[in-house]
Amino acid sequence: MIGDPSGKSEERQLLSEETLRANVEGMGRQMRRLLDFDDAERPALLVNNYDWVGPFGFLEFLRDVGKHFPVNVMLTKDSVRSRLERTDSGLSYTEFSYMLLQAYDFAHLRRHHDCELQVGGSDQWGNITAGIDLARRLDGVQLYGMTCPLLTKSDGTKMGKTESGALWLAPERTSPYQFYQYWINLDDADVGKCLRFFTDLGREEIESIVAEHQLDPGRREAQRRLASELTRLVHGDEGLHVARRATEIFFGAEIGELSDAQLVQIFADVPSKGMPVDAIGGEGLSVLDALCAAGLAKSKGDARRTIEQGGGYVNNRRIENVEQRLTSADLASETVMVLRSGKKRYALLRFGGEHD
RNA sequence: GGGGGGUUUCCCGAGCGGUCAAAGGGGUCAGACUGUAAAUCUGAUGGCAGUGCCUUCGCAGGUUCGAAUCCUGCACCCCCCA
Repeated sequence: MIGDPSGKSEERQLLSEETLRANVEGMGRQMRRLLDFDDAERPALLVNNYDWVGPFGFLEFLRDVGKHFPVNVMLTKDSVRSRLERTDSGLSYTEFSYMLLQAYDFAHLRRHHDCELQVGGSDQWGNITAGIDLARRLDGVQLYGMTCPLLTKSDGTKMGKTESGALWLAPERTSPYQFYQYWINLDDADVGKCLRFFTDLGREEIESIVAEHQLDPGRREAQRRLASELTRLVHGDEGLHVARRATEIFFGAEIGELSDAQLVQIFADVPSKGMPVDAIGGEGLSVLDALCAAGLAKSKGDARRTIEQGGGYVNNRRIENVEQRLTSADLASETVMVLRSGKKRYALLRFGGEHD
């Protein structure tokens, strides 16, 4: 409900209690893939600090926790200072206090769960050390922190930003295919770093992958390996399988000799849309409408522009004419048509069956 | 409470009352080159229709033949003083 001021250039938006509950549950679902919550000895634990901070009275908090925080120290923390130095945005007391909450959380977790190490991105350094200080003052114990550098791409921009938004772990937001494609497309310069950061591969193996990649970067073996490892980690073998199959269909052999059986399997994983079958009967469907419906264009004007510049494709054949209409002759398989914008943005249109 | 500054199209940021759908940059999209890479170059970038129409410049009114540009009120943000 209260956010960390670090990194943000503006006061962050506060979320409602329900939204947060939902977010916490969502995180739990994703963490379950990566951590073992059922281990008999030391199961992973997901806790919500609302459970202990929520009931904490304001006065008690000020008395028991707040008094241990010298304001002059707080002011020197990067997260605070950077915000105060900006002239176009301020820092509310709420955000300023965030550090106290996170620090207290650490102390609380130590008391109740013997938690002694807090890890996080390097932007959390200030908050983590605040927690270490607090626990020492409060309980006389020594806690530890560990941070890792924030991951940025070689061009300085943040990782995980794709053309069409952010990269999500949740399959509903970023399908395994899209997730896989993100890593396949990664800059050469960033592959090694990502292999080290995100995979469990050993150092020698990574080094040999990178070395081989440098010999023949065009094969993008490093990217393939990275994409495979990560897709399996996040979406499991099944997700990886679908992602690969979709990739093979689109970037592999000719499109045209496909069957519904092949396409329908990947249908849900690729941006797609179902349409009534009579859309391609008679006159046929305008290519402009088709691109819009498939989500490859924001508007008809956008679709027109794409096609006029040579970026529109049906079944991997360039659309030459904006006036062109699509009929059943343009289907790639029994019911599915493969549309593409640019070199690598694919979408499917399925005719008949359910539509939306 | 007092004083000052601000709110422009995805973002930043220009913008003489008409020639402003609005400079410039970023981003994004597309093309060329390649390797589904980077860099570079080119084009595009409100909507619908193709030399026209419609909706945009915090919100609501007003002045004007005509406003993003002037006036009034409101909202929000920032800074300084108390």
